[in-house]
Amino acid sequence: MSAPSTPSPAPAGRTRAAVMEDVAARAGVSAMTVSRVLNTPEKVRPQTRARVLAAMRELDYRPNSAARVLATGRSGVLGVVSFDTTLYGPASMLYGIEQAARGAEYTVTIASLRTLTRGAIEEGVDRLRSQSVDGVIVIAPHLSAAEGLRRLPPDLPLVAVGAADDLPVPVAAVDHRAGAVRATRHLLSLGHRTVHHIAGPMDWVDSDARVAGWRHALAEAGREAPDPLPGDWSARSGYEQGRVLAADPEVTAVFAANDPMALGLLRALREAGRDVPGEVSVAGFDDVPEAPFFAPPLTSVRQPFGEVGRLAFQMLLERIDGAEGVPRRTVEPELVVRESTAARAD
Amino acid sequence: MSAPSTPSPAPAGRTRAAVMEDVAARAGVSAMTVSRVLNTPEKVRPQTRARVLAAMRELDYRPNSAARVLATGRSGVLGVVSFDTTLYGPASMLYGIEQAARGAEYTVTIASLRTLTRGAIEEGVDRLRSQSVDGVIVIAPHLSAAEGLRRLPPDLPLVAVGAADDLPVPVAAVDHRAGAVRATRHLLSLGHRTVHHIAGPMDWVDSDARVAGWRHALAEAGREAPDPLPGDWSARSGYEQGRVLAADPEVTAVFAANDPMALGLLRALREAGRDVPGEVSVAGFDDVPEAPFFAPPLTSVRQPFGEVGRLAFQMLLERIDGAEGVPRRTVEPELVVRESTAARAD
DNA sequence: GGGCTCAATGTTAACGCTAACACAAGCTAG
DNA sequence: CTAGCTTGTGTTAGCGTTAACATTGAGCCC
Repeated sequence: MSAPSTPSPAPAGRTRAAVMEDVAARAGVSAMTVSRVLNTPEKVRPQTRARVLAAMRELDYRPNSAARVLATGRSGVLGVVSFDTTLYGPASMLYGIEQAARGAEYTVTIASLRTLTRGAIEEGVDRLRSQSVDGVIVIAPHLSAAEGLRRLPPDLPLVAVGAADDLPVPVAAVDHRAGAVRATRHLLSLGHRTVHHIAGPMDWVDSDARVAGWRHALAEAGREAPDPLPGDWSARSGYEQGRVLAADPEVTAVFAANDPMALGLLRALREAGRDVPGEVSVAGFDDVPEAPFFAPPLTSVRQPFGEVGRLAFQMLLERIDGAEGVPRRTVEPELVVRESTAARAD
Repeated sequence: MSAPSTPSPAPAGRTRAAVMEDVAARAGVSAMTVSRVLNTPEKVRPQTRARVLAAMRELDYRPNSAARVLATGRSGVLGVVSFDTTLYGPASMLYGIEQAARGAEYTVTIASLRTLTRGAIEEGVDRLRSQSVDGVIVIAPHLSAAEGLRRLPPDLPLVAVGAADDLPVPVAAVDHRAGAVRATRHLLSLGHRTVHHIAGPMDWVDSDARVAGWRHALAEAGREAPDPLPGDWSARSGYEQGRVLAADPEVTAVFAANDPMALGLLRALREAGRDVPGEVSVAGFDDVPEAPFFAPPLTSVRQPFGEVGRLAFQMLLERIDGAEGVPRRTVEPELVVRESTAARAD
C-alpha cells in the first residue's frame, strides 16, 4: 500500500518469505550448509559462513521453526499451566520462568485454567502437548491438583511449582511452613500469648503448609492454637474474618496467610477502633510491593517468586536432558518486619 | 520404571507416539481420511468416522501441530509481547487475551520485555515470528514503543494494546482520558477549588492521556492546573510525592494516576496528620481488587482490563482474516466512588 | 442404458528443515 | 607414494500433515 519508507532489508515486492533454499542459492552453497551455519557454525569455513550470513541478511531470512521441530523433534518451547495468572504470585512466577527460559533460548506458551475442576490440569497439559512443547511447568498449588498430576503421561518432562509433597513429580516450591513458623515466632517473641490465624482456602497446599507452620510454632512454645479462620486470599475475606477477630478482646496478634487478607483485616480492625500495632499486631505473607504502604506498613513473609520460577525452569531443563527421580527443592522465604507488629501492651 | 498403575489408554511398552498413518492402518483407511475426520468431519461417512475416532482413542493419538503448521502455514498460535507481566494491568490483559484465545482454539505464547530499550519490541516480535505465530498483540503502552511499532513487518497481523493514537497499527485501548475527566470532575463537583495530580511515568501513553483528561476537566471548569507531580506507578513514588503534597495546606484534592501511588499518597497524608477524606480527598485509577480495603476505601477509576484483552484478540482475529485499515477501539472506564473522596470542608 | 453428477475415499507431492551418509581435496604417517 | 584421517561440503531421505487432483461406485436423468 504505502511507499516503503523504512530502510527495511526485505526487498519490497517479494511475495513469499525467503526459505533456506533461497539463502543457499544466493550464497552459492547447498541448503545443508546454510543449516550448518545456523546450528554448528564452527563446522563451516569462516569465508563460506560470512557469505551465507550476508545472504540471510539480504533476504531477511528467518528459520521456520515448525519445519525445524518436525525434523528434530525438539521445539524449544515449554508450556506453563497455571491457575489464575492475575494473582500476584502466579504472575511473578510466570515472569521468572519466562526470563529464565529466554536466557536458554526457550519460548514459553501458557494455558491458564479458569477453574480447577477435575481434569482441568490434564486438559491444560494436553493442549500444550499437542503444541509439541519440550516440557511443562504446572503452577497449581491445589490439593485437588494432585489427582490431575498423578495421571499425567509419564514420558513428558514436567515440574510442578508449589505442589503437595507426596506426588510422583518433581517440585519446586517456597517453604511455606518455614515462613509461617518465622512469622508466628516473631509474634510470640513480642510477648503475645497466642497468635490467631486467617488461613487461605482449604484446597490450597500453601494454606495447609502455613497452617502447619503456625501450629508448629505455637506448639513448640506450649501455646494453644485457636481455630484458624478460613479465607479465600481476597482482601474481602480478610475483612470479614477480621470483623470477627476485632470483636474479640482476647485477640492481640493475627497472622494472615497472605497480604490482601491482611489488608482486609487491617481495615476491619481500624473500623472497630482497635489500634494496630498498639492493641493488635498483624503479620502477612507474600510481601507484595505495596505492603510497606499499608496502614500501618505490614510485617510480612517475603516470597521469592521469581527465584522459584527460575528454579522450576532449571529443574525442567534437567528433566528434558534426561534426569530421573522426583526431587523436591524449596526456597526459604524471609520475614520482613515493619510497623504492623509490636510488643504486646500490658 | 514403575509399573503402569493408571488405566492409561496408551498401550504400555509402545515406544513411539502414534501418528496419523498408525491410526489409518488401524481403522483400515488412508491417512487422508484420518486427516479429514479431524478437519472436515462432515465429509466422512459417519460409519468410517466412528471407526477412525475409535482408532484414535485406542492409540491415544495426538495430531502433531508442527507438521500441521508446515503443511498449512497456519499455527493457531498467537504471540503476546508485553512489558512486565507482573503489573496488575498487563497481567490482567494477558489473562483476558488467553481466555478469549482459548475460546477460538488459539494458543498463546509470550515474550516479556525486561527493558524498553530501542529495538526491544522488534526483538520480541521477532522471537515470536520465528515461532510462526499467526499474529501478535503488543502490550507496550510506552511512547517510545511507538518507534518500534512503526518499523514492524507490515505483513504480520498485529494489534497494539493501549498505544499512542498516531500509529499505523490497529489499537485496542482503555479511554484513559475519559477516565481522568470523570475522576477530576467528581472531585470538582465535591467543591474542591482545584485538583492536584500525581502522574505516571513520562514515557507512558497512559500517563499522558490521564494528564490530558485531568487538564481538560480543570480547564472546562475554569480552574488553574497545578504542576503535575511525576511518579513511576509504584506506591513508593506516590508516597514521596505525597509528602510534598501533604506539606501544602492548599491541597484538598488529589488524583493519583494509579492505585498503588494513591496508596502511597494515603500513607503520606496519614503520617502528616491530614485526614482523608476530611481534609484531603484522594482518587486513584485502576480499581485494583484491594482498593475497597485501603484506608480509607479508595475512589478509583475501574479499568476493564479483561475486556480490553478480549477486544484486542477479536481485532487480531479480524486482521488474520484479512481486515485492512488501522482501527482504534476504546473501552470506557467507570468511576467507582468510595470513602476517600468527600465534599470539601469549609 | 449411456452419460452425468455427486459423495466418499485414495494418491501424490509438497511444506522447510536436518540426520545420516557420501564425497572430494588436502594432509599425515609409515 | 599410498592408505587413512580430517575438513568442508553436497545428496538423499524423511519428519507428519494437508492441498490438489484422481479414482471409484452409486444414483439419476432422459
